[in-house]
Amino acid sequence: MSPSAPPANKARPAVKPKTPRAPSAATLARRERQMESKRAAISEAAIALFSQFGLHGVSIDQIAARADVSKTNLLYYFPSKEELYLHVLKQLLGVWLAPLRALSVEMEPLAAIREYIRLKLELSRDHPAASRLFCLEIIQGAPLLRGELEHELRDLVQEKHAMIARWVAQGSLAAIDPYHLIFTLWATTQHYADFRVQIESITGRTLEDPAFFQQVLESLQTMLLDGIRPRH
Amino acid sequence: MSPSAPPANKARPAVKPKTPRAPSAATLARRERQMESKRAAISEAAIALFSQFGLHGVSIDQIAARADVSKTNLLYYFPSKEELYLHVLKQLLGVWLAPLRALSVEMEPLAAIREYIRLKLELSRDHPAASRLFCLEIIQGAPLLRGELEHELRDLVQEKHAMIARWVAQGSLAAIDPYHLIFTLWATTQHYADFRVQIESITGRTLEDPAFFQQVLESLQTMLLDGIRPRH
DNA sequence: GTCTATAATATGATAGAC
DNA sequence: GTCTATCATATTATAGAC
Repeated sequence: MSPSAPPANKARPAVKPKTPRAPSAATLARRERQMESKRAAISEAAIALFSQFGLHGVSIDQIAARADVSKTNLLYYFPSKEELYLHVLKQLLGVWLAPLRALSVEMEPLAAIREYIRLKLELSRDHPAASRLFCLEIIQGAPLLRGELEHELRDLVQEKHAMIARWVAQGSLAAIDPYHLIFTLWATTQHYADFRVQIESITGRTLEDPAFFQQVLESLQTMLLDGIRPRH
Repeated sequence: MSPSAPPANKARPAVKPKTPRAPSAATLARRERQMESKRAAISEAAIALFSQFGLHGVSIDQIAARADVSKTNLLYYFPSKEELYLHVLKQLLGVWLAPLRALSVEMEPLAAIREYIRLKLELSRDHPAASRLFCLEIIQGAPLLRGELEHELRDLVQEKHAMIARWVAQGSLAAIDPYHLIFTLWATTQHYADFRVQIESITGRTLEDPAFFQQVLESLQTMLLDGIRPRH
């Protein structure tokens, strides 16, 4: 932590380096990094706990303990519990939407959707907490995310809807409703993150198991792509 | 409430029918019915609120207010908040599993699955709160339902898994993994209940709209059945 | 920036009169 | 069975020393 100091010690020794004057630029930069890393640690703890127990199911104290800071200290970095919740939620929305943004008109339709399923399933494997937190928020009526839903998400989906509709029109896809295709892709891929304990209770396996991941991926790709492949 | 009494009045008039002796059988039966209906009212309020805000997002007071009883009175009918939560959860598990139980080996495979999709989507339309409450519980790791998951649900799914596997073996279905077919059917149908606000933000419509319901039903049946129809 | 102390409140649950 | 206190506790957030 401080230069040439003994290993991090919560109860600081009485004698500490006196720097009552202007701190150097290097010191300021170090402090900045320290604060950022602390904010990140708090965010991470918050994601893990909020995603499992919801906003009201967790206390600031529990988050602080998990992030290894004091409750008061946490409130120094985030003004309130709700602000922290909102912070992590917004942070995750981008991640969650990335695969859809990447769905490009440049690719061959079936290949693009095949790839989308893979990306979304990887997200369910690598960021299950993000998926669950998002799911919790939506279930509760998205009181804090409604604005984003009705603008960013809506616009993005509308754009992709038009793209898929063109694919259908030109005969590259069967005559399906683009909205319901998108919802089906979301639902099936997220299910493996959100309902993880159920999946595990039934099959005894999770996406973290590479063989199971592959099996899920191929099953979804087969079922869903065969369902939208154009009929000749 | 009581026979030939003035309209329900919280502050009862000082003069009330004196029945200090043994109540008649009819009176007892009426009381019984009254208690049952009150329990039902509390359950209903609890489902509505728990399904939106989760166990910790709602206070006993709020549930009592919605059921139009006092907090103390609620605690007379249910010994604690957790017991009430557990009560509604178990009550809903049966409803939620009914369509899967009905999936019968008697029917022609594709028709049976087509019918299952309809039943499950009707459930999402008619009991969205049940679906959401169940989803909340699973997301949180099903602390109170884990037992049921690992026995009733597991056994039921295993039974249906075997049935679907036979269909595949005899060539009535494409070569898909029965587990992932079941998960896909669950995920897609429940999505319209659990993510209702998202669906509504994007499309402006819900399952309560009959035309939209029909459109969802046909889209799902088309996409999913085409994906599992045997290839010749 | 981090801490201790504490205010302010909400909430689950119980006791006891009627 | 229903009500009016009331207890006990948990929890968010702030004040102020260092």
